[in-house]
Amino acid sequence: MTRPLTRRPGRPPGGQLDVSRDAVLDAAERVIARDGANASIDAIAAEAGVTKPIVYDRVGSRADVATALAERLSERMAVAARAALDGRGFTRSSLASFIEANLRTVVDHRDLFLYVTGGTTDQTSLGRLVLAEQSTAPLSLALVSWRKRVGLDPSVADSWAYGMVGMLQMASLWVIGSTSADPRVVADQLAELLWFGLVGERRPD
Amino acid sequence: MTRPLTRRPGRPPGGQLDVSRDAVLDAAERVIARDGANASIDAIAAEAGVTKPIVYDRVGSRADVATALAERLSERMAVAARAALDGRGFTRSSLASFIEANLRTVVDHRDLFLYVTGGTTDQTSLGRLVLAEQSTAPLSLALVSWRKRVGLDPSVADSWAYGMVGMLQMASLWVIGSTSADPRVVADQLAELLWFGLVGERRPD
DNA sequence: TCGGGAAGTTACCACGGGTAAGAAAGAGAC
DNA sequence: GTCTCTTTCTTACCCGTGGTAACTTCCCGA
Repeated sequence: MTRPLTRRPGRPPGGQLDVSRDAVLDAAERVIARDGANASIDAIAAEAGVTKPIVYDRVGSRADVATALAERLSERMAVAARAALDGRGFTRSSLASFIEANLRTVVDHRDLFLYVTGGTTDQTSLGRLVLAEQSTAPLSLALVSWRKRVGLDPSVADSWAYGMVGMLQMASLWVIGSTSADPRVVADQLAELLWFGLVGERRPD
Repeated sequence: MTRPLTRRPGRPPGGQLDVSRDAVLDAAERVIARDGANASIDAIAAEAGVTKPIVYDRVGSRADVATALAERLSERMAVAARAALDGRGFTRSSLASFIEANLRTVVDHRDLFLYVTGGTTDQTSLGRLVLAEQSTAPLSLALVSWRKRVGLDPSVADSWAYGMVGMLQMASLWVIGSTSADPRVVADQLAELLWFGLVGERRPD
């Protein structure tokens, strides 16, 4: 809303509008961070200083916006996870750090996470699976190569990847909504479960 | 839509309308099963043979409808799980049966699951957490009593319960949307992960 | 100088959740 | 038996949101 209120229709002067796809997505993130997960396309357009059809031209439908933001969020989660691991091997401790990094990233982008995972009913499954598959695909690959290396059946990779991502998403949702759930503790406990299993004996890594 | 098309306003003759809350919810389930997860309140009302305000009187808002249906679905999942376990002890095999029963119940109620988990953005977290907490609460209790019995720290119960439920929900979503994912196989693989952990050695139960 | 395409804006439509206002039926009072 | 008041339901509406059509202006090239 930086523009004058009274405008006449038609193409405005000044050459092509300097609003890129990324600028629209930046605006979307700002609106979501400021006003919460129920952000409308109108609000995003206003924040970007453009009108609604521009958003549709630069990004696409609301589902496309959510998908693009899901890509951003999952990329950020991957970056945080890599930083947390920092070349450490695959141990129980590094697994906990990985989970904690993911949880903290979601906490830091609370409403973005809710926007991305909480699509309209139309494409609900799609909305959640987009964020999921951004994470499951590399995770599945990593699982396959690791299982092959240690001589175990790699066919479990897909199930495990989806399962672990689902576990992370639900834990994120819980941590977001609960005051008593501490990301560090939750991450440690989930790592315990994933590493040793329900009945596995605890042993130092 | 069993009623005549031309009606005049006002209270219709014949005493109080014989439409219970459960009847409305039954209608909602029929509409969802027939037309998919994007079912409107109008459609539900029409299916129940009433008008929209009746739905609001008997059940409540759309979020309330979703919550009520989530209770039904989780109850059905619990029944299926109990039947699958059938008094067996807590073993890897029974865990796989438990998971498979859950997956099959979701597959059998595909659109109901999507309707329940895919609330409007407003109350998204709530929508998913409702179904989740119906399952996490008893699961958490079971985990606490079991961990105490075998002399392990019971404080992990909440994290584990949310994690496992999230794992189940994501796996359900995946199984629903994928043609290649077989509930039996997926359940077995997830049980493997939960029972032995990522690095646990496989051993017969 | 003058089309014609490019680029945006306004205005609109459809639809869904939710509610207010009003109309008929029924129950009770006199 | 009639009159009024309450209950119970319907119609009709409001509002916000996603998505698009129509139209208006600018600019570039002939």
